[in-house]
Amino acid sequence: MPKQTFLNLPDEKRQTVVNAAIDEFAEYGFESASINRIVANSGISKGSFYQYFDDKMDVFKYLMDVIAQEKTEFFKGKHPPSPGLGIFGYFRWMIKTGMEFNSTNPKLVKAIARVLLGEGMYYGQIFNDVRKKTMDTLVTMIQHAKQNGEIDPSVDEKVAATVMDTWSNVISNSILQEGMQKKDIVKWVRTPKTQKYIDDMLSIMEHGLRNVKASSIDDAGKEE
Amino acid sequence: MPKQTFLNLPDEKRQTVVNAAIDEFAEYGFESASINRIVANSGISKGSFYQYFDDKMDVFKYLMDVIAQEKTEFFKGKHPPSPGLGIFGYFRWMIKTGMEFNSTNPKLVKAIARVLLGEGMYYGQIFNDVRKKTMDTLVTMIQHAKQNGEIDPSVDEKVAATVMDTWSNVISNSILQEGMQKKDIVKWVRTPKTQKYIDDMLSIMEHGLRNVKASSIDDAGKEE
DNA sequence: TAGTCATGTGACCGACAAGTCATACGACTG
DNA sequence: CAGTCGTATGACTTGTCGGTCACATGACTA
Repeated sequence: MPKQTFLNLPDEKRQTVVNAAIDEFAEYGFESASINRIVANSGISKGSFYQYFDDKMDVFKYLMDVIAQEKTEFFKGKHPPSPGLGIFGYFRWMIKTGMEFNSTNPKLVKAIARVLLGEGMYYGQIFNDVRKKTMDTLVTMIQHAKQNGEIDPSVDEKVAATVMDTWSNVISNSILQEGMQKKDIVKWVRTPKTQKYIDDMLSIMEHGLRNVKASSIDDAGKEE
Repeated sequence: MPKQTFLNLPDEKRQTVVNAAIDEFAEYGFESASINRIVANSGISKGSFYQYFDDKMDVFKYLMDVIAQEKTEFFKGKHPPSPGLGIFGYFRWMIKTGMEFNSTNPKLVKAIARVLLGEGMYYGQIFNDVRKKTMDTLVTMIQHAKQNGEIDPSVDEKVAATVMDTWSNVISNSILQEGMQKKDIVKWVRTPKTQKYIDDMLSIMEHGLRNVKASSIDDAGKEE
């Protein structure tokens, strides 16, 4: 947690520091991020930094808190689709709304994602909690969907959750990666082409790659 | 490329250096890997290291060469399944045979994967070639599979290739991650449970998550 | 024997890292 | 006025990094 000193700061200065930290993590990841560069780019002194935060991890955790809070705020103003759409409709809504959110602060999202999905995998406990939480949510969703007959009851719930989580990350990342090079990322995300890409990916997740119409004949009994 | 000096080394010494490098990359990734630690752990002097390799990237590229060569060698001794099994059968065989290979040198595979899938994403050109090559292979496979009516012709080929590549990585990684904690990884990979996990994942890739039998009724026309 | 050449060595260099601390400044307080 | 409290500062310590280089060793050669 950042110390009180930091929270007392005038908004503008605080934001400058936060922005410098975001830039640093987005560019270098966690391990290679340099506090020296952060203080240089935000125009504060080294001593001040250590009066604001304990260490590098402390700033990063603060950024995670910020994004979590902003996300909650953002999703509050949105209404989920009618429950009749089921898990796939809900998931699609989540991804698309999530992308709208990501567009509002793409660099921060990219920074967090880079650390969590990259180095985070090898950092043990610290980041695992986040991962576990989303996995648990997904498993619950899947259990409901199974009861509604929406998801094949024979697929393992944990496996399905992994699939959905992976999917979500792959989509977000690729969209963010490309979108950050556009002038107006919000507009670009809303583009029919981008929306179609999301739909295509989710459709594959839902129905698979196989061509059901043509393959049902020569398939039977052939696979091991 | 490592210099001749390194290739002239007695096998045992050379292997010691290679092993130290593998351990280092597997544990710390590329950016944070330390040449100082590598030389300390392999019992050679700093000067010797720089008589063997140009720099850190040079060692790493050498490891990539080693693994590429070993993999080619390994796959030479295996026969692919009959072409009648189609792309999904072939892909499954590839994954499973790949996992057999991975088990023969898990740490090296893990080290390479960690760098390629982690930092590699942000390193530009250098590692992109590898990625592009596998993507091209996949796209070609998919084009064939479309002609055979195996893959839904409406799905974008690039999207499908991304899906298969992602899948392959997710499966390999999760299996390797868990398998490395077992006493006998080769035996564990051949376990019915592990094999079932692979089959389950690939089956979802092929058929999707949706329960086709139950959902066809209440679905029609509801989705946006 | 003297010379040469491939190989090995680790002290040393400059760069940069994280983190500390004596000092300074200004606002408020008694 | 003196005192003190929150905040700001950057030189400094300690440590690691990648990389270099003058020198050592030992085998082979003329």
